[in-house]
Amino acid sequence: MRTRASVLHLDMDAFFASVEQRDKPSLKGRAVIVGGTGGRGVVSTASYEARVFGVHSAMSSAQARHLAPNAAFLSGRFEAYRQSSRVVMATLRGLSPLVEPLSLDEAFVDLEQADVDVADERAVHDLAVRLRAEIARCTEGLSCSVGAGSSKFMAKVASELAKPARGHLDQVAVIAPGTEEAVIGPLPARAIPGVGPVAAAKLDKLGMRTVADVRAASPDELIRELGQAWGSSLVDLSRARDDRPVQASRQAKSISVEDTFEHDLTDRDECARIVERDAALVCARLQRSGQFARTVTLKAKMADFTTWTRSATLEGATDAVETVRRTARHLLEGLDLREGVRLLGVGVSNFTVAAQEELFAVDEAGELIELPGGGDVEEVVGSVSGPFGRRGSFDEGTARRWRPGADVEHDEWGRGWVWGSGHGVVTVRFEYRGSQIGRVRSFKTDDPALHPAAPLPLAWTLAHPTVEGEDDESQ
DNA sequence: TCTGGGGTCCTAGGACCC
DNA sequence: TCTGGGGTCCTAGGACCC
Repeated sequence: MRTRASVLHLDMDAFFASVEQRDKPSLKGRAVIVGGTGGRGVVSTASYEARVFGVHSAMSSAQARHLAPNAAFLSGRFEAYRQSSRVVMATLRGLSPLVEPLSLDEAFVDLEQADVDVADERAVHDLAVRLRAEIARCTEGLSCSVGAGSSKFMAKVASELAKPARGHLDQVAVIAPGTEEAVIGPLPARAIPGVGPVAAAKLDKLGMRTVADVRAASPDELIRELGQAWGSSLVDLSRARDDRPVQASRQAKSISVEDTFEHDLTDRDECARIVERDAALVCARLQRSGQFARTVTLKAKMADFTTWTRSATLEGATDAVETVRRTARHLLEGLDLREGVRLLGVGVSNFTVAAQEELFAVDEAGELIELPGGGDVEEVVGSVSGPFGRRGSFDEGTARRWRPGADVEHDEWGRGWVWGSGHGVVTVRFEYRGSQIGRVRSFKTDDPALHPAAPLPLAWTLAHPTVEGEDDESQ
């Protein structure tokens, strides 16, 4: 284990909600909830103003609405989040070449290769303070918490301690090497990476609630209760022994698309259409990634919440829609629909960089030609409705185009965002990042003067155009 | 107020081969 | 005729993470 504060962890504060507040002046200081807005949606991120009401991520949106009825509920603008994330990651790469993104809003940085004396705790602290200022500047106002310590575990604990309302006024925390065990001892066992609800419940049954309790337990007991691999790593982590290296982002190992329906499905033809559409969506992403997959997986979540998966591994790797679609449909035949499915999804994995020869033939001239069944994804059709409003009079096309929070542009009124829509009407607030709080106006959903728009670019983004293919596929 | 979507990793069992 | 052990690949399910 390192004896210096050489790992840094950065965590954006209420990331999605903060991007919305930044880009929508009327939402500054207000409760904002980003997540699924349908009947079966869950909260992705709640702003700090919304957290006051007890709203938190992973909670059902229905419950969040109950707790904070006056909050703004937005369905999310991932293009805007990716844009700000790119700026954050680029800033981190300016610190050190070794950056490990964990998601759009979190990353580890190896400071051993940074221009800072990692033996000097104060110097690391000051670097983190400057980093926060730089990120606020180039994201045009987003804030983050930064932690540093002698391992990934410690850096992450530190950034958690640095969160607003935890006492560190500058939102930076460095866990001094040598103090690790004392710092983590009082934390709940859930603070240990890999301890989730199930493991925490098991530990609780054994009378272990804090990290110190786990540390005091006999290794034999932990291994007996949690298995060999798990038990022993738990012993190490509870003693703050963690030598996991910071690793640059790795290649994705699977690609999948899934959706949850407003009502459980029992109709096989309807399921087949959804599976075919998902297969096409997955293939489009697979083709964009330049990879080929050998394994196709169909996933279903049943009405009772149990998951069912079936997979098939092909002789050769493919990125052909027809192959993936046929395989997924075949797997669907094994699914019992009688009790109803709430979710269906298609995934591909087992990647190779080249297709297998059986998919190709060589013509007389020696040229490689693709056999029937290959080919690009044709237009991903809208004949099948998405996860929302598959029954009743709800217009799914309208819901997709005018989702709450979406960027729009009106020929006469300019740039704004969708405040809400329904019954053939869409309401727009005409404001944008840096503008005054805007006015609200309503239009018919088919008003030809109203168009979906791309997020307003950041100054940084304009100065650093994206290189083709540089964008990762995460989240 | 019922519980998303995108992933990763681990385990356990069976088939198959040497 | 009965009996091994190890390694690899595949499948299904589940915990966990953000």
